[in-house]
Amino acid sequence: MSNDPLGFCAHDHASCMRSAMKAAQEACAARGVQFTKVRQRTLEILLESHAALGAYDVLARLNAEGLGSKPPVAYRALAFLVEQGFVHRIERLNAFIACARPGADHDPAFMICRACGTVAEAETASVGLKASASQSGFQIEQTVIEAEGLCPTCQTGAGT
Amino acid sequence: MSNDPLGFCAHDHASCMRSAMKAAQEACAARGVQFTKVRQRTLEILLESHAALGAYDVLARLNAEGLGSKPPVAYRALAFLVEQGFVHRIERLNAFIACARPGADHDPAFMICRACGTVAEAETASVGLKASASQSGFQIEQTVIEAEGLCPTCQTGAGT
DNA sequence: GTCTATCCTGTTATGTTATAACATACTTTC
DNA sequence: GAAAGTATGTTATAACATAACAGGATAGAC
Repeated sequence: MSNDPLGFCAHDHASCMRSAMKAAQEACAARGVQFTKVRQRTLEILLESHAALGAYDVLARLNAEGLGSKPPVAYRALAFLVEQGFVHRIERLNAFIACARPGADHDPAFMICRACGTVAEAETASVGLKASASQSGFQIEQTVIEAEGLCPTCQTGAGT
Repeated sequence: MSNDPLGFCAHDHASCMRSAMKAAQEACAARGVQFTKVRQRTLEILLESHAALGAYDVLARLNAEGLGSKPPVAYRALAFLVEQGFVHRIERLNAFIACARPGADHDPAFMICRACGTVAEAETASVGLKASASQSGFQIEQTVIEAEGLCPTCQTGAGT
């Protein structure tokens, strides 16, 4: 069960959020980095859905709460959260999503529903990439694995 | 040999370009689509290196040759070439690269050297993605597989 | 060969995503 | 409470991308 991609599955989202915030809180304390108001709120905003949000969407939310109105505020908070592994950037969408498994160091893979925008995170079932790479002597530092398509719900005709 | 990623390997680049142009030419004829001057030149520009070029880089080159100076000209040509499978978009870089194996319908994977910018194309050694996806009922339409790191040359300290 | 439909290109204008650079404020340490 | 380091606020602009419409080339019908 622990390896199911979240996002396409019903789950207790409130507890999902709470535990993610707690994990982030503790990780920051352990690492001696500041989990400031803007950073907390940015993470909460992303945790509220399993969809990816653009930096400017996040910024609009922050701004509505008086937490910053200029792009660098959002980009800095997002960069921090990505650095700490609490958030992933979805290259395909130029957008950000809360990590479904914070704490675990991992190479995530994403499934992006083009109809409803839901993004599910899975483990990189580590790709033949590694093999191809080492074969040619390439030293991988970071991977981007994103699949776009239709989630189970949207396949049934619910997708517009 | 035919499965080695190009880009990190020495090869006869002139013949590499010529055969790619010929393949594109023929594919367009076969499909009844027009391989116009702008499209040809755009593909040639991308074929000149195994690095990815931004749309505005391509545009600058086109403009220098009097082939169009406004963004839509470049974006349209690039969109056409991507549609026809002659060019791939590298999401990580917001940039474009000529396909190393035009003609073959494929899910490419890329290795991006962060030092020298060279991008090598490999086959998607078709990923555990497919497995994860079908397990959760997700229907994949398109994949983005990009690894960033250091190419063999740049690992040896040659990379600036 | 010329008409017509289609496709391609040119251009204006604007939208979206992202960062450099500098000023100010907070927090931690001593 | 002063110094050092870290975070935020703000201005300005860079980089990437597309909508919408006008004009020109091309290809197929006749």
